[in-house]
Amino acid sequence: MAFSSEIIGWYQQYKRDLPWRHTRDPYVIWLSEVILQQTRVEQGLPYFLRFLSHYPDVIAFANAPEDEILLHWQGLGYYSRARNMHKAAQAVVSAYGGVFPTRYDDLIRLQGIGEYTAAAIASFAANEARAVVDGNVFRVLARYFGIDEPINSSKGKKLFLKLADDLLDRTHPGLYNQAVMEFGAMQCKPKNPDCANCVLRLDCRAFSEERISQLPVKLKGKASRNRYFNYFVVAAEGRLLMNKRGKGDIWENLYELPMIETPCLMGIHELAGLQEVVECFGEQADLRLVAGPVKHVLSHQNLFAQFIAVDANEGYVSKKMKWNYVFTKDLGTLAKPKLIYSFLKDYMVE
DNA sequence: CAAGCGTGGCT
DNA sequence: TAGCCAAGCTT
Repeated sequence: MAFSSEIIGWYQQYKRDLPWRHTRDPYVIWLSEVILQQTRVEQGLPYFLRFLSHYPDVIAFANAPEDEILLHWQGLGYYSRARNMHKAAQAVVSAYGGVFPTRYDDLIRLQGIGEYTAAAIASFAANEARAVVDGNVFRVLARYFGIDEPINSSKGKKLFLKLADDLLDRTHPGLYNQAVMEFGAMQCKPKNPDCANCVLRLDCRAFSEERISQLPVKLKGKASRNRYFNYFVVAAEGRLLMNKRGKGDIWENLYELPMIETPCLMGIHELAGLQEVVECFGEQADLRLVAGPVKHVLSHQNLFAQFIAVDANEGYVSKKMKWNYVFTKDLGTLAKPKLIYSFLKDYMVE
């Protein structure tokens, strides 16, 4: 009890004034929570405001085309969040008549809402007694109780979920949940936490044992792999050839330039000899490197991208490919990965 | 259930 | 610099 009252006391004094803290509308809370998954407040904030103004309610969200939602999401990353939100919004309209649910058991069934997000919405919107366990909570609990069980092991997750539920202030679940997360984000930070001025200093196991920098423990994942993307700039009559990415890889349903992936970095000459390149652009195609290789880092992949202008003879481009010409003035309407829109931004002004 | 999924800021 | 990590979810 001392734990929750200390944290709530700290929160009421030091909490940030954030727009989603002024509402109990589950739709608005859902918007903020999904946007903030694996995302910093400063990065997510403009997207939250943008989505709220474009889609003031869940019905407007559900009725929007996916391409438009992805366009507004452009640059935020983890695009499955946007696609899942669209599905969830449509489910809310069909199953709940457009009234966004607030019960954990209803929320957890919606696409893109997992244990954390369901607990957050249910506790913030309806004060349901569900403990949130996010990265902040893992860190605060691991340090305060001196737990060295890895937070990303199955055993560790179970342990922390149980502990978080035991600690939940059942008289003010919403307030308490907000408070622990804010405490983790502002006070008990991953690097250089401000232990000297911490209200939990005296009872913090990690602090007294000088283990702050070692907790929480996290198992390392697999190393990133390298990939080599060769993008082709094929222009004709004010238009540019574009490709919509499919399922089963990064950037699903986003748009990019026509691309051929190679197992290693290749020079222009080497690329020109590739059977795939010949099939796409013809024997006589003239290739010219215009940018790259550029390194683009994803969470589990290092991309090395080259951008190659193609003068295909007599406009020859294989019809087998499902690429489409897009008027350059319309490129802004397509959701593109950062790698692509930052290249195009530079390329177009030249 | 371990692996896959973006981007940006910090050390 | 290269790695870590930030209000996680899905398969």
